[in-house]
Amino acid sequence: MPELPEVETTVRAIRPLMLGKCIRAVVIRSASLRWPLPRKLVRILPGQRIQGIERRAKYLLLQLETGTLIMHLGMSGSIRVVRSTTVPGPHDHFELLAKGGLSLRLRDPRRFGCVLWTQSPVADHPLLAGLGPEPLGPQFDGWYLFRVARRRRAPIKNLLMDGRIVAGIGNIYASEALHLSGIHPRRAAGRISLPRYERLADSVRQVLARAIEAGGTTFRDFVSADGAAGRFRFALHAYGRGNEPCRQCGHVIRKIIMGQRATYYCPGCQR
DNA sequence: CAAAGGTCCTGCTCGC
DNA sequence: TGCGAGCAGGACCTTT
Repeated sequence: MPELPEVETTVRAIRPLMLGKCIRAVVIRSASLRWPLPRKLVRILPGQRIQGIERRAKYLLLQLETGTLIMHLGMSGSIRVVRSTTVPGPHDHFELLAKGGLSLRLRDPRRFGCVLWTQSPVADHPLLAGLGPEPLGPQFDGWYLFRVARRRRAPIKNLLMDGRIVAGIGNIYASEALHLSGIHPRRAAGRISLPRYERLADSVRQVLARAIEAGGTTFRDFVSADGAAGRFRFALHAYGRGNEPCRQCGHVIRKIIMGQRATYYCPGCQR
């Protein structure tokens, strides 16, 4: 699904089209997402202007006049901006119709995503309050990782994917960052040196930044707001490359399962 | 039938 | 022994 770069790609695509637009109507075609989609949005949102479009972790935040719409794409979600007259697909659950003829549509076949509404400061919302720093922000660096990893026996990959530690790194980019920094995904987080954590933090930032430049990674469902697939798939070094040679050292990339999640690494250059 | 990119929640384990 | 943090696994759902 959409990890941080895919949500960022979506935000950047939506922003120039929808920022400042006034909402004309709201359509809920299916309210049964991860949590019930609040029906009152149909009543509350029309007449409100979209004042901000931001991302926090993998959450997409639409700042309106009286509150914030919190959206998550789950495993299979995507958001498109289309002409309001476009015929909706079977999994287009939620739609914001703007004045001027454009619509923002949420499509989510697996329905692991959500649309929530809060009138409080959005950072205080229970889903966001416990999140760790943004990996592309100033608080995230090698020292931070080293410090929070002390005495932890869980594998480093699990730590990277824990949103309370660092926000928004998903399964693909955890594998990629570990490959780039030469760290084995199963290595206990508490047994990695500070210099290696510096390198890992750099790798995380580099992989995410490059993926954003490429418009994200598309494996099956993800498309940006204009319907385009992400191109970072072709730049992946580990994820999805089981039995293929490492681009770095030539060893065969291995696929293992960690916590029921596919994990790819190179036995040659990752220790 | 297995697997798919997320993450919340529950209950267990381990170390202090 | 008891407590809490950390950790593993299940749950959610549809499509290929």
